[in-house]
Amino acid sequence: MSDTKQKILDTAERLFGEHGYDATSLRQIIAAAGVNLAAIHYHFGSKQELLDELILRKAGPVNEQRIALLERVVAQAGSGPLAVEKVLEAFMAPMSSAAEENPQFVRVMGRLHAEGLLPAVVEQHFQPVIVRFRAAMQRALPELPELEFLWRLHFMIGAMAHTMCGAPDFTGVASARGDFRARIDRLVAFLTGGFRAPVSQGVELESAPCERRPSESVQESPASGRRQAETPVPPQTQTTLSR
Amino acid sequence: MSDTKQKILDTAERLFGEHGYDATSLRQIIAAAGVNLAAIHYHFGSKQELLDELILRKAGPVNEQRIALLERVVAQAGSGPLAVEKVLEAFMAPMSSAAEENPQFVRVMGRLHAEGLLPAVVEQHFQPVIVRFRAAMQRALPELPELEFLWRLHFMIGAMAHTMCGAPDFTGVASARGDFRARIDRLVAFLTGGFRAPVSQGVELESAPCERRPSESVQESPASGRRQAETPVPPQTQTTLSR
DNA sequence: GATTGATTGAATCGATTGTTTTAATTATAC
DNA sequence: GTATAATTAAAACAATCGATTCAATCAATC
Repeated sequence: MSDTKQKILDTAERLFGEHGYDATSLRQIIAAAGVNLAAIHYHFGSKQELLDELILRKAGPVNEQRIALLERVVAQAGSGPLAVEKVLEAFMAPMSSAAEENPQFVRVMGRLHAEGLLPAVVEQHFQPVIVRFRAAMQRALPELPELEFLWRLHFMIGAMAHTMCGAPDFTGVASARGDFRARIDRLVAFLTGGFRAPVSQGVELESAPCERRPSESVQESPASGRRQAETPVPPQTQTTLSR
Repeated sequence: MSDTKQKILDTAERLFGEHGYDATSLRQIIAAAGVNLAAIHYHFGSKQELLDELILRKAGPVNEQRIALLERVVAQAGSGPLAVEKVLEAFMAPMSSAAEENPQFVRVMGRLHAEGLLPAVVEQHFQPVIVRFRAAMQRALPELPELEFLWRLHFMIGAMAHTMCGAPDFTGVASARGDFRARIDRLVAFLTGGFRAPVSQGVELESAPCERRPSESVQESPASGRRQAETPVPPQTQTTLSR
C-alpha cells in the first residue's frame, strides 16, 4: 500500500477517534499526516469511503476472533446451558485485544455510535456476527421475554459504546494507562448482572414465556409521577449518514 | 415570553432531539419555526445560549423532582440499608415523567451525550443533583470498591443516555407508543442487576473495602484469550423487585 | 399623532466544509 | 532516453455554517 495512503488511514483513525467523524475535517487529517488534500480523494474517493476502508481493515480480524471465541464457547457448552458471561466475553475480548495494540480504532467505533453513524456501519461490517451473538445470548437467557431481551441488548450497546469512547472522569493514572482488558472485565461483570436481573413487574404485561404470578402485593410506587396516561411518541427518527 | 421566542425554543428542542445539536443548523430551526434568522441571535445571542436556555427551562423541574424523590427514599430507609433500585428509580422517574409529556427534551439530553457536549451541560445544570445521587448510590453499595463503583456509574451513563436517545430497532408497535415509564422500569432493573453483580476477579487488585473470598475454585476459562482466573458469577443475589 | 424602544426582515459577512480541477512531479516500462 | 501511467501539489469550486448589519415594522407611551 502506498505510504501516503497508509499515513492517511492511520491519522484519520486517530483523529476520528479523538474528535469524531463529523468534527474531523479532511484538512485536519492532511495537516497531521503531512500529505496533500487531493490525496484523500485520489486514494479513497470521499471522506465516507475513507471511513469505510478504515473500518474494513480492522473489523475483519475482530470479527474472525469473535466467531472463533464464540464457537469455542458454544462447543464447550455442548447441549448444556450457555453462560451469559462467556458469550459476552467472547464478544468483547477481541475489541479489547484490538484496543490494547491500538486504542484508536475502538474509540472510532464509540464515536460513530455517539454520532448516530453506527447503525449503517454495523449493517455493513458487523451484521453476520451480530446475528450469531444475538442468537447465542438468547440461548443463554432462555427464560427472558423477547421484548425484555431486546431492551437489554439496547442497554448493553449504550454501555459498551460509552465505555469504548472513554473512561470515567476520576479513574486517575491507574486507568489512564489504557488497561482495556480490565475495563472489559468490569463491563462484562456489570452486563452479566444486568442480563440476569429479574424482570421488572411493571413491564410484564407482554405475551411471552414468563410465568404469571398471582398479582403480588402492590408495592407503593411514589416515584412514578403519573402512571396511567401515556403520551404517544413519534417513531424513532433514523439517523442518516450525511447531514 | 415572546411568541417568536417560544416557537424557537420548542422547534429547536424538537430538532436538536431528532438530529443533534451540531447537525441542526439555525436555518433549519427558523425554517421549521417560521421565524427570521436574526430572531435567534436577538432573543438568545448565539446558538449555544439558545441551547442553554432550552435546557434551563426543563432541567429545573426535573432536578426538583429528583431531589424530592431521593429525600423520600432516604427518609424511608432511615438508618437501615438503602436499596439500589430505589435510588435509581428516584433518579430516572423525573426524566420519564418529563418525557411522557414531551419526549423531545429527554432526547436532547441523549443527543448531547452522544455529541460529547453533555459534560459541560451537566456541570452547569445538574452538578448538585449528581453529587447527591452519587453519594446515595455509594451508600446503597457500601461493599463496592471505589474504582469499580466509578466504572459502573460510567456504564450506567452510557446505557441511560442511549436509552434516552431511542429504542431498539425491532420493538414493534408495542413500544413505539412511547411508554417511557416501562422503558425506565426495564432500565432500572437492568442497572440494579449490574450494580449488584459480583466484582470481576481480574480487577480486584485495588485496595478497597471488598471482602476477600478464600480463593474460590478456579474453573477453567477457555473463552478468554489469555486469562488465568475466571470470574464465577453466582445467581442473582437478593432483589426486592420480583422473582 | 409623533416619538421612542422593541422586534423582525432581508441581505451579507467571513470562515469552513467536502469536492473538483488542472498542472506539476514522480515512477515505471519500453 | 522517451513515452506512459501513477501520484502529488496548488488552487479554486459550490455549498453551508454561525454571526452580523441595517433598514423596516410594530407596539407602547407621552
